[in-house]
Amino acid sequence: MIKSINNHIDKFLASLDDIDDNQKGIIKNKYATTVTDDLKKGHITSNVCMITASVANKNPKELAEILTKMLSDSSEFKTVESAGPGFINVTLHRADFTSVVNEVNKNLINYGESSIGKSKSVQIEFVSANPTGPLHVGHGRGAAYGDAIGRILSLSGYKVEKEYYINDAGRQIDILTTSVFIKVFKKHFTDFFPTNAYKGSYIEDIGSIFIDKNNPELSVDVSLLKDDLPIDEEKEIDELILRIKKNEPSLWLNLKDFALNEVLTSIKDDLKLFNVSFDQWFYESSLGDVSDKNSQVAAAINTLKDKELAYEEKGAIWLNTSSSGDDKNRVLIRDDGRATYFASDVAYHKDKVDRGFNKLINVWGADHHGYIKRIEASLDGLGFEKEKLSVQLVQFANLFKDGKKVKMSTRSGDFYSLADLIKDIGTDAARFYYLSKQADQHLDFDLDLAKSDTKENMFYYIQYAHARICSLITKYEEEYSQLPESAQSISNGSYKSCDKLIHEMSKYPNVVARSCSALQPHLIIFYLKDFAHTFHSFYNDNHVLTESKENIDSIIYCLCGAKTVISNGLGLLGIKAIEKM
RNA sequence: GCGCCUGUAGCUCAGCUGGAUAGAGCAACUGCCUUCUAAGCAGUGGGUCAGGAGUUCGAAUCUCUUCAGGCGCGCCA
Repeated sequence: MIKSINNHIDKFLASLDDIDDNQKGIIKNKYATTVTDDLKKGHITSNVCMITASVANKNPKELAEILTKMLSDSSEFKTVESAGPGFINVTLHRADFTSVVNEVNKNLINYGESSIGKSKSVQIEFVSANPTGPLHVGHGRGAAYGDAIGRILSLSGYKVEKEYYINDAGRQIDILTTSVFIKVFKKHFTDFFPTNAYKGSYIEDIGSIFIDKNNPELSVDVSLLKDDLPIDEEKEIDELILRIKKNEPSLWLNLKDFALNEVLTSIKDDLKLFNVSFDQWFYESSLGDVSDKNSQVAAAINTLKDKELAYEEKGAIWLNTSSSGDDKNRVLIRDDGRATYFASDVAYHKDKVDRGFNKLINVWGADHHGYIKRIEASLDGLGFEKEKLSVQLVQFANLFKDGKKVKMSTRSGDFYSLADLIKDIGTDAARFYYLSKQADQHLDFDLDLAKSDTKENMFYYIQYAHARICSLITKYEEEYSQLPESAQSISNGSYKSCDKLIHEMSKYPNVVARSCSALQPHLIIFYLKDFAHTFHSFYNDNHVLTESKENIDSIIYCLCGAKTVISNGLGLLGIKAIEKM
């Protein structure tokens, strides 16, 4: 029906001959015809007259009068009124208003879908945590967010590819390997453990499994490895890495692959538990080494050099990023010939664009925001439209348990992992609360609340509505065996208690669309909260199963739709609606 | 110092590309269970939308500025 009203609005705009086509284009882009926030204002509302007034410097109320008359004359709608500063409020004929119930019941899991994505391909890169240890709760928010926007974009007509970038090439992996190496040979190393090595218990676990499978032995004296290391923490670990690589080359490679694989497996397991899936796992190492002229890293840097954006200074290769607004230029290749993380990332983004995506979304921790300019500059330099890239920042979440802040990590290497969180409150509650606030803002995540059974716990409040509906439907099925296929007394207007619920239902597609264009899943959460409230209120005021058979049929048919809306909404967040509480 | 984010009820937060009397939960107070799940519903009180200026028919929303808080500014990843 919104489409029909917009058709009339098109004619209305066409009839205004003192406004030029350019202005009309602006108006068409800006105005909105939507479901009203409240039934008191009718069913559908449009602000087109106010937009027209501001663009063309006219009187909104006068325009509203004209449009009201046009819409009224069509007799397509029950009533049309101009209201407030110039809104057009349309009340639909009963059958049109209630038709959304049929629509929901017909489309089921597809209710809410749209084609705003126009089948464009979009790649979402998220989590991409260094494979040096298990995922912790800091990664959870990005995981929930990236996965949710993937689902929302898919439903909105985008072709979505979700990717995890594995930093398996840098120093961090060397430190991981070294840490495990020491644990494997802990008898030889006795108490020795470098300050900057990883200390979590998972390191020891990986070491134990490696011993079981390989029963390795050192071919050199351990003192050759650990004696006379530099005192500086950073230099100490770097020197140790070098010595192990040199003295135990095959063991090193073997152990490195093993450790990386173990950690990645644990990451994948956790993500699976968290109901997050990826289409691609991209290995940084596949970009090759800068020393190899045929590698992608070298190719990307050469391209930048050819364009005179990359240059040599103080023995290093720099990228001119400041010309694109960065604070200073950045190093691509260090003076010792090793590539920086940034160089790999430039090559990685070149690869992404070469794969032909229409749109790239990077989900990054908010602490990386200083990095955006840099990567944009490199895309610019490689001749790509930086508008294709959208970086979504995810702020840290502070977790509170027993009223106290949960420490993310400690020196000892112990931390509250994503797996711990899932064990504590479950995947669904965790995802829900991660997504309950705009991603780029600080989130205080109260674990006690997430487990509590009060109304304050929005998650259970919504689930409870779904469970109540399921319970009614089950009871109906026990009595009548077959679910109703229409809502007679609702569509003919003899039963109106569901009207508010129907009105809420009709808002859903627009919520999904907004959530899609803003990349904000939390909009769905707040919608569901309102929707659940509308249902609970209805449930209290109406005793469904003692109504007349005709009314019961209608209500149940309508509630099947309500159930679909809740489970679809939660589904977009990667959360399963529960049928019984 | 520079850059980004935030400031809405006592608390935690919504507020859709500027729009109709600024909303919800918690907390406080008052009602509602012999019938479908009370993890629920209905109601009352509570606001200088951090302060100031501007843009306009119209600002919590946009611009500027002040104040307060958070984060980022490596040849780390």
